[in-house]
Amino acid sequence: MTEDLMTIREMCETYDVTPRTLRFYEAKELLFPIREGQKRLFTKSDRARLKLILRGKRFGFSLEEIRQLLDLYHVGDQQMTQISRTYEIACERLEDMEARREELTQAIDDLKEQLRWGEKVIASVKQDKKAAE
Amino acid sequence: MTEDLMTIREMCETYDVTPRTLRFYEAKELLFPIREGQKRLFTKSDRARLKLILRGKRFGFSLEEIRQLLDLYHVGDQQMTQISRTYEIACERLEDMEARREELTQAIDDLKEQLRWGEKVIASVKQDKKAAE
DNA sequence: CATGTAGATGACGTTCACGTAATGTGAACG
DNA sequence: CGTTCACATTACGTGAACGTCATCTACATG
Repeated sequence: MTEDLMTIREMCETYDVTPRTLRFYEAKELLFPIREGQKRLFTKSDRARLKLILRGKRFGFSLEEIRQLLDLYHVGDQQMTQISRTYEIACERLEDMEARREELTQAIDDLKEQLRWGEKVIASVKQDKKAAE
Repeated sequence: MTEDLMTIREMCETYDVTPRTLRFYEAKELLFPIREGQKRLFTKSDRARLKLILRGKRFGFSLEEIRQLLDLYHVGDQQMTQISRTYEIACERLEDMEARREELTQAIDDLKEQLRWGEKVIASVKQDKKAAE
């Protein structure tokens, strides 16, 4: 068993973050490690949340936005008042993300076209070189 | 014709940014408006670059990363030395972006599943209410 | 017991991406 | 001709997201 609990150092090595970062996320109420005396112990839930935090960051979400998203993913953690309101917000978020993917797809296509153009240029440069020899 | 040149104010309204932002981007060498006396005039190229800047930001790229990407998109603007090197970098970037899209797709699927779960909860809550009446 | 070693707690520093005055300037308008 | 715009520059301010440093505990180890 992984003991289901990890020290701050283990977390840092596993997810490649600094202790400062984990304490910062706790202060911002993104993580809720339990305390054994002074020390923090990170649960499975904390690890799931951290993965989502890091993922969110890669897509340019602010920590505050991520905190709200986390609340959506972990409704079960709290009382389920206003679930349907939460549900609506989640639907909107989903639309955001699908729009983002659309845009990203567009960007990828653009870049691919640019690359095809680049290939042609490279080819013609090689051609010129050959002709010049 | 749109005259192909836009004032800073027109740019701001078109792309919903502040003058400060455009000047900042110029200082960071992301944009290169031409000068008529003191005033900046933004070209078609500047507008294309700005669109890419705003898009990049939405995906969590830093301005410095975006600057490098812009250099890839606008090879034609400069001399074409080291085109093949540029081509390689662009290929790597493309892989980055496709990986990002994969991740985003995964996130979307996760959220969708969460939503289906939420629907079930809502349905059962409604059921409980009905039973309690 | 001295000495690490791992972690905790402030508190201040830093970088990025702009915001926000304060001040200046050239063209246009009444 | 004074004033109002629209734009410019210079410089300092700001919030987010940590980094860094000093200091303090608790525990293990030779």
